[in-house]
Amino acid sequence: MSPVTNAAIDDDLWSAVGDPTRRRMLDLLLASGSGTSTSLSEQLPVSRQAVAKHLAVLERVGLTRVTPSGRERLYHVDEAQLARAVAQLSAVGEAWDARLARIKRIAETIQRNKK
Amino acid sequence: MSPVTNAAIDDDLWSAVGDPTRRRMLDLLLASGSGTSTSLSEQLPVSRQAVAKHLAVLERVGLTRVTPSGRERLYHVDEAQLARAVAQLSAVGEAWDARLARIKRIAETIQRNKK
DNA sequence: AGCCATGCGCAACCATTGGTTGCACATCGT
DNA sequence: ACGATGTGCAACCAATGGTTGCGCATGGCT
Repeated sequence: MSPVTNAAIDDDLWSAVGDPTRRRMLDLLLASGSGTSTSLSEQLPVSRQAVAKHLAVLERVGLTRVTPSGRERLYHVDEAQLARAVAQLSAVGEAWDARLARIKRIAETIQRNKK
Repeated sequence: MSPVTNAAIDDDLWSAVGDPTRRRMLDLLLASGSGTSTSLSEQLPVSRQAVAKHLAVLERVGLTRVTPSGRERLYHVDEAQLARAVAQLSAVGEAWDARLARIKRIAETIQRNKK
């Protein structure tokens, strides 16, 4: 079954979602449907510029898309891509779970054998 | 249900597991049971010192523990803590899934109403 | 016993990244 | 027309993931 993690393939998605600030931004965007760098920064402990950089990262990996509207730039989550990211997380989690289960099973076998 | 992610509480665990090299190190440790900075670096594209730093990070958050044996320092995964980390990942994934499902449901409702 | 090889830690250094502040520019509302 | 608001750009800073080089301790082999 190939290496446990999907290796280099989606490190970009992982590292995008790996940052706590970006995770919270995604939460906020999911909760309110959309937001701008300014509106998000008001709900976060970081500056508008920091938020803007994060939005650039999220956009680069396709997790968000932007709709310029007047002088505002309205961001919203790309649901399909987020679903993909969730799948990645699940995959890694399940792989580790499987490893842990296997280890446990082996440990029990040893236990049994040395009876 | 509190904010979607578990907020600041376990950012440490997340960021430990967020690094691709560290994820692969965990994979390797799970696969072979244990390893040293040297043995791991041989199976990774980074130097022994880089691996050593990562091991320090993993040890700090409790994901690995170390057993000095002669001149070697043998690391192995702390299964309980890794299970905790997996739970974190699942939690975030499930929360996002729920959000996405809710969005979809709302979208369908709107669709239905404007019949 | 003595010696060389092996495994590790420490320090200096570099690039990237997440954060800041300050400023310039565009757009919207009165 | 003008001020307030929303963005973008640039300079700068600290932390982090990476490197190389060196010194030290321990273990195995003659």
